[in-house]
Amino acid sequence: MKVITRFAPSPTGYLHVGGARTALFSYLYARHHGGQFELRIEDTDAVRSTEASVNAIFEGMNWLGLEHDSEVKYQSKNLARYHEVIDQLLDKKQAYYCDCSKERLDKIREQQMKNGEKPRYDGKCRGLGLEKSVDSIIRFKTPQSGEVHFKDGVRGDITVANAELDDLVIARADGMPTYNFSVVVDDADMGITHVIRGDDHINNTPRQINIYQTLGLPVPEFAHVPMILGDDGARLSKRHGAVSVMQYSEDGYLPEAVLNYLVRLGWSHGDQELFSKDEMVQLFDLSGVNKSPSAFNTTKLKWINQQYMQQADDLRLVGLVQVRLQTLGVDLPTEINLTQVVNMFKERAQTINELVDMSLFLLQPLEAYDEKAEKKAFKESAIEPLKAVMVKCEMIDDWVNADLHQLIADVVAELEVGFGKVGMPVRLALSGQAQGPANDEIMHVLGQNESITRLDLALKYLLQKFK
RNA sequence: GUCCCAUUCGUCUAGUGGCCUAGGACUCCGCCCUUUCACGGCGGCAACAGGGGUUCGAGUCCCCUAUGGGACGCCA
Repeated sequence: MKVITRFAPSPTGYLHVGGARTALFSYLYARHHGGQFELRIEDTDAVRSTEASVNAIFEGMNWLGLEHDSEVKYQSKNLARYHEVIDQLLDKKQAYYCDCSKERLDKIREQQMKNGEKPRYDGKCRGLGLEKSVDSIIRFKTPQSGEVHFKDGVRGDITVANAELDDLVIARADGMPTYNFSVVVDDADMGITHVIRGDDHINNTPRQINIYQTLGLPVPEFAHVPMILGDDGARLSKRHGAVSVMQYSEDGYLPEAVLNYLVRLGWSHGDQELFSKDEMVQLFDLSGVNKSPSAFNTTKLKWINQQYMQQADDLRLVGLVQVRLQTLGVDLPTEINLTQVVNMFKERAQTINELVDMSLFLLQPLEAYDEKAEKKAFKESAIEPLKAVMVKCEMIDDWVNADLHQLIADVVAELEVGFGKVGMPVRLALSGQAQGPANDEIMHVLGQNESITRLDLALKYLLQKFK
């Protein structure tokens, strides 16, 4: 049997990391079994669904590379089909009109809670044989006895007594079908064989199975993956910072790193931490999925991102850096070679944005020297080494091929001082910072003119200071 | 309140009855490499929620308790 899975978000916001991970698992399961992965937009709630959200979901899926196989299905465009099935149910007396007011419903719920019962519809209209009226809704006749059992792909056996369930609403007063009903019709119509979704749906599953069975439809396999918690162990929400997948794009993460982080959240394959997408497809299995929720840890995501940045193609990183520079409004000096810059920082930075921040001192004029570093490195004794390095720099004809490391070493030898006595002031003069890449690398990136300019500037600054 | 579910280092996790004096990864700390920082290498700290069973033997199976989560909508 061909495996067909789907991701079925409701377009009420951006694609968040929890949804993305569910989509990823669903995607991997399908690909692993050589099946299909589909996308369905659950927009039966006309009030909350927006087109912007639909686009945000596409954008996120696209960025992560979770491509679906068939055309996207919209529930809002499938209304006729739902009504067809609802009529079928009505004809067979497996569903009925109900005109109970919301006030009455609220009242019985309240009363039931007070009595220590599980709040549910009392079935008042079930046997009344009511006709359709202006504000009547349609309820599904849930079996009143027996139990529903299913074997969840990650949770194992789950059994719920039908007595715990009630007659759920399948069509609203305005005729719109509700989630628990439309999801069954669509999953069946689309031939979905494996429903992989968030475990907030676990309690809905028995209701849905009842609908499948009443309709005489084959029941798919279910797998409910646990949700994702924030760093603090609470349910992931906006206050945890980035929960939107695209926010990670803006923050300078690589999509394959986010994917890798997500797949390891709740799933593992022995001790392996890093997975290419192909490896994920090859190794993913529901049996490796954990039952308990996991907390999202940005620190580890950053580490993974760094691993991928170290491996990434330089040209690609250059492209991303350019985009970032553009959004920051930084103009690139013509003499700067971005590939060199990327090479210099790709092992130091954990994100593209960090890389750009770190390299800004190369791309823009120095505005100030780091205060602490200045106290340590810009002493009067720094004047001589700086001058010596500058003089040597001025004498170089072929800067690109010059051994600048040797140049500094020569100064160290000539002045008979420790490497730090020369290296630290030079670094500060060139970068304004106490730490960073090697001085010779910085000078190569900066070019001869700019290097000398910065050394000269520092020298003048020091001469002024110790006049 | 009722029902469903979960619980291994701070976090992500390995573990499917003996290989577990519980392994890996992130973080943190130390050492090495190094003109600084980072990368890298080596080492260290740190966990089976608690209590009862079952068994020759339990992190692994069962029960109870605690804690956490989810569901109980004319939301999905």
